[in-house]
Amino acid sequence: MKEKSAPGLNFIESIIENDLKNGKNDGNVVTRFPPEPNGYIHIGHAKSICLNFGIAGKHGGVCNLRFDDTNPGKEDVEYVDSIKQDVKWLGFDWGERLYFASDYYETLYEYALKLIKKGKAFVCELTPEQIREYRGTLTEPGKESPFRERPVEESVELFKKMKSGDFDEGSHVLRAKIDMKSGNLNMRDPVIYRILKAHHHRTGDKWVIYPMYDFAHGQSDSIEGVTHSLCTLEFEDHRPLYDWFIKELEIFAPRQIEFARLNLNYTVMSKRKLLQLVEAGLVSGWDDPRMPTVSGLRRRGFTPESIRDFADRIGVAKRDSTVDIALLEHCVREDLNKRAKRVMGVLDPLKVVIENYPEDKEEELEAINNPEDPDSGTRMVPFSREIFIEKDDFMEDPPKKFFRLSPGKEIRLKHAYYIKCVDVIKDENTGEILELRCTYDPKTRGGWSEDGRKVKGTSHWVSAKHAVPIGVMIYDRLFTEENPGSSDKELPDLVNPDSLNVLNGSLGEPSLKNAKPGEYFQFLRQGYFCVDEKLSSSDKQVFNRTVSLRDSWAKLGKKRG
RNA sequence: UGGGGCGUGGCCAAGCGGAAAGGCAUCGGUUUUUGGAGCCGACAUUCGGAGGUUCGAAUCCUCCCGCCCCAGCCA
Repeated sequence: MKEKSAPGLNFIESIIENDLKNGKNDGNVVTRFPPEPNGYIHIGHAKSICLNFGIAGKHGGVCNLRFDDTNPGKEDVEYVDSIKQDVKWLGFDWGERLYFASDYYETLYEYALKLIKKGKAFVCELTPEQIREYRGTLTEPGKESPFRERPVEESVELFKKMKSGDFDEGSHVLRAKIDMKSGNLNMRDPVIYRILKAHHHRTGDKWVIYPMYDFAHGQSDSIEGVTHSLCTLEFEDHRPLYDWFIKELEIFAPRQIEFARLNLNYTVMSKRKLLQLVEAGLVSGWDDPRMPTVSGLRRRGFTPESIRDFADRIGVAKRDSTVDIALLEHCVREDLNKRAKRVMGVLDPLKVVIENYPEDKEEELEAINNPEDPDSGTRMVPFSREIFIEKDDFMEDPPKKFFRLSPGKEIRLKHAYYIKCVDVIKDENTGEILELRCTYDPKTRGGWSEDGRKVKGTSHWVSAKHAVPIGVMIYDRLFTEENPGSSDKELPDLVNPDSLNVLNGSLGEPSLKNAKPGEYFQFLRQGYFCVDEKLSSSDKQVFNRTVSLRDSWAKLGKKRG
């Protein structure tokens, strides 16, 4: 059915507003985020989290956090812990409503019994292979199991024996009795309980039979009173099954609404592939800053605000789509521009000696912390005769439109003085530029000139004797192909060999010594950085580059070829 | 040859019978002690295609084309 919507609402909100208007659920809105604890969550999950918690919040409802833990073999507390941490970090609060499908095992078992007694489920002794054969194909109907019409009492007995551990794994399953000829394969007498003699991370060894996801998810929603069950497109043809269970069980009926999952270019979103990256050592772990996992993004320096903003901007719809990673980058830049403290760090240092600056003179220059934030104040930065500037900020033989330093040219040192390059010292053999000799104009202290003389370029710098060595990690997209998920190549061959560039010779202004994890920085003219807690040590801070600044000079270079 | 979905600019996405919002990207200009940020402007005569209904269609109807999902005792 088509629902009218107010502008600015996505189609799901429109449906909910309509339900509210029609007085459904007594005006309540209950949603839930239902991860399986079998891996770390990624930005695609973040979309779902923002959607579910966002909608509940917007309509005066609540959102539960429920773990759909129905497959003990693949699940682990490590994952439930990381997921809880990530949801919290994203800024959402499930209050007291932390649930697990395993909380409902007893109820689900009773539900199954009810179905059997109604003649709507039966214990089947076909082998897994036989069940597959009997299922039919996409174009041919399936065949009914020979056990389908066995007496209700027999199924009840058998199911109880399954539960008490009398049978081996794979020997018996409980199946719903629906329609082997349905065009929807989910309705062809689906398995709803199987024997799994596995240790469960929460129920231990109490159970040897476990409900299938399809027999747990919808009922869990129902038990929790979830009014709107939001899930991804691939569950669209499971909906008739869920509705069937709800109807036969005569329990509260949530409304399921499906939306398209998030795809991002130059990365992968499938848990299987992310796991493969981790296990093959292609990345350092789930929280490698190149990973699209929430933990990876956090370590990379993304803010929760920027991720929520991103989720807002990509919208919610049913069409398969791939969002440009540039949008995510735009969201962090916008957020960090307002809040990141500006500091100076020289990634690839080139020594500069200011010949007319007194040998032992030192001075402290005032530097503004963030021009975008008037409340951020200033700090003092030491200056002396020998400094380092960025190697890229000098060219001996510059092309047109190069506004930086070159022989005879004058630039401004941010917060400091104008300097002019008077000599270039090179290695006699290699020709490599070792050092620049410059002069400064004492009348330009602070970076202003009284005579109104203009300089085109401004460079960042650090004082040689005051600078602190820092480690810098420069990241680039993890994959070389825009859509690695649909490539024929193997994952290892798709990984961008330049996705990680470790810089060891970088120097930072002294204040960086006290940089703390969780602080956001902008290294002037370069990008946004944060302290990597894992890589930093007491004697050397290591910074991750979250994202570069937009760079119109680099863009010109690309145009030039 | 079954069932379920989806097709609006390079990428997302509004639109719900009165005549193409917005964001990102891109390209100009302006401003600037970050070639950053900001500001201003440009960017679909057209909505997968073809017919039809209508005074009027991206919106309704018909047919066609394309893409995605489903044959786990995974979720």
